[in-house]
Amino acid sequence: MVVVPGGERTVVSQLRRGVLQFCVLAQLRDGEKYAYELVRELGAAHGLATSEGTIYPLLSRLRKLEWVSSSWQDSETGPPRRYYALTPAGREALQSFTAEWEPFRTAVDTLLEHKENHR
Amino acid sequence: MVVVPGGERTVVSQLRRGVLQFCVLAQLRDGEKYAYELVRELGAAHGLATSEGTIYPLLSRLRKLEWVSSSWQDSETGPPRRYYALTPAGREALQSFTAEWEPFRTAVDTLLEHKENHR
DNA sequence: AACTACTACCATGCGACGCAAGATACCTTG
DNA sequence: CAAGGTATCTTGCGTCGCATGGTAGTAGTT
Repeated sequence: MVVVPGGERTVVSQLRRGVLQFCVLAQLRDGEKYAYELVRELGAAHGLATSEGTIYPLLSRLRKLEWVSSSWQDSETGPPRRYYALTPAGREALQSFTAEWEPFRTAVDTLLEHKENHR
Repeated sequence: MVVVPGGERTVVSQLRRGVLQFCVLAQLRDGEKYAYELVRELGAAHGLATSEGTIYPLLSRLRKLEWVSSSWQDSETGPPRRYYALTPAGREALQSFTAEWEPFRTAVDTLLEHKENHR
């Protein structure tokens, strides 16, 4: 099988850059979740589907930033799970991202819109 | 002076990843432009401001992909300019990006929206 | 017990891209 | 001539999403 190192180089995978971590924070907004669960949920959102090779390093970064905290809990149906929860700092980060995302998205939308303003 | 190599590591600079090249294509949609001009125009759009160290490698990639063509033209007020124009392939790429961007943006927006659906 | 499969955790290595910094050269103004 | 704006381009670097592969617990089957 042909293997392409360096990850999938699609347009959408580039779009996820920088956005994904805040999507995860948003996922944790309403309660703690574990990594596998986050991956499954993102898989349902169009354009946000990712894999464990992405999510674990990402969560490790978020822990280091202290935007999330984590706690181990046993599962009755499988191996133990590490649950992640938003910290106050994480909540702030999410809020400030949202404030940056909106004008950015609008700027891109505006540029992409085809305007027929010829004279 | 303290120098931080690796570029500015802000949230927005990560957001520009993968988007910028298509913004440039969009800028060229209505006629040819030169690099310096593109940088100035992007500087006006919130969140899309970039620098020459970004734009020249980017344009070089677009040339290699044959999404743009270029031609030198003398300026009456300064050094000669390299003008860039969209190729048919570039126009297609822009269109297909737009088709990917819209659901992506919507997915992020949906996640970021705070929904008060408790019970 | 051995096996398969699913769940769930994690680490390694890599390529792509946006950026800072700096180099070169043209033109105009003082 | 020096200074400043215009306009081109190169080099080196850090970040992050991904493919790949490894470990271990639980459950069902043979």
